[in-house]
Amino acid sequence: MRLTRAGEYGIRCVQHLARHGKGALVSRKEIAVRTDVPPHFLAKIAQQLARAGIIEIQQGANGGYRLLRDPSEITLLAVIEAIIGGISLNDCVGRPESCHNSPLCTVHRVWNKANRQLRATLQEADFATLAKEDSCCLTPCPETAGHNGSIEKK
Amino acid sequence: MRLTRAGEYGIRCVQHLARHGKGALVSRKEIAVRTDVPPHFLAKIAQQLARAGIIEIQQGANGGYRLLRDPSEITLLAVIEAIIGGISLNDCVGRPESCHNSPLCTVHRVWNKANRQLRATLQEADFATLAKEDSCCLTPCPETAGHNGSIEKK
DNA sequence: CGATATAAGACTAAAAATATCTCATATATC
DNA sequence: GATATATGAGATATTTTTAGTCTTATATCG
Ligand code: SF4
Ligand code: SF4
Repeated sequence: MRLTRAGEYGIRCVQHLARHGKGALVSRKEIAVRTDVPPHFLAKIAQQLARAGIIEIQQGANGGYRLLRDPSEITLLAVIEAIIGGISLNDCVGRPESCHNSPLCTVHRVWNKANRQLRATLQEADFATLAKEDSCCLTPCPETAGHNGSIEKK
Repeated sequence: MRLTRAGEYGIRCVQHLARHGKGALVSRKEIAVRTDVPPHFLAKIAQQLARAGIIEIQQGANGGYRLLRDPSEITLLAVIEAIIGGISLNDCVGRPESCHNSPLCTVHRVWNKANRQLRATLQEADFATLAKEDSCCLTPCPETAGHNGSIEKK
């Protein structure tokens, strides 16, 4: 009944990328350091995000990751499900056939309802909105600065 | 992000007991067979339910388990949390100190909200209501019969 | 080409879930 | 009270999942 570490890391990764905006290239190393995720682990997670069409991976020297969509178009739900697969609070939610009683089971219906609610809540949260208030970035991020009270640029 | 087997089994156990009503003694073996739970595993789960004050265990010959409260007073949430501990969708929900960023983190707030909703939904579901419509019992249960279309008793 | 950075998947280690076993304890019945 | 029966409680074993690392291959820059 908890998010896996990979899922949490995936969110941090997208959140960090979102601070740089759509299309900006950020190296794996920078993301790993800033979000406190083991670099090799991040690589695996990034692959899943890429397969889901959320980020693009650029190989080679000076490579890195970039967001393919605008932060406002990316929801928490999309990121989580890209990494841990479909959310289902109980086995019988995702695979009703796993319990032959599911067609009759009233508990099953409660789980279905709870699952729908959970997904809805996670879908409401997009990364543009999340970034507005503050961020999940674990250490201050110079590139994105300017939110330290005074606007210095220009 | 899923209910453990133990949690699911605990729910089945309470649901079966609920069909017999508050205070009725049902043997561990019967519950195990009817709900398709390994008997020894059920024993461990029952201990947790007993510690939580949901059931009472009677030892000795012709022993078994009985509900301490009325089914209408027992919620899904209570049973689940008795067995798998407090529900928390992400580590930082249950233990905010596990991530030093939680006071600032907007994602954290989404998790908190989702967690509250989930708990609320599970708390709304009590076993009296759940039993009204149909049941989770995996095999027909003679003692509780009478819902097979015709009323035969008397 | 050579240096750098990621790809992709194999591999390992650790943790958690699931189930079982053993010995102890309580109760009914004789 | 003795015996049979049924559960208590914790230890143990097995399996599955999670978390993290490592190795070899590939892409890009200069
Ligand atoms: S008994 Fe009901 S809640 Fe439990 S697994 Fe089967 S369908 Fe789902
Ligand atoms: S970064 Fe935010 S969501 Fe992630 S663990 Fe920390 S507080 Fe929770």
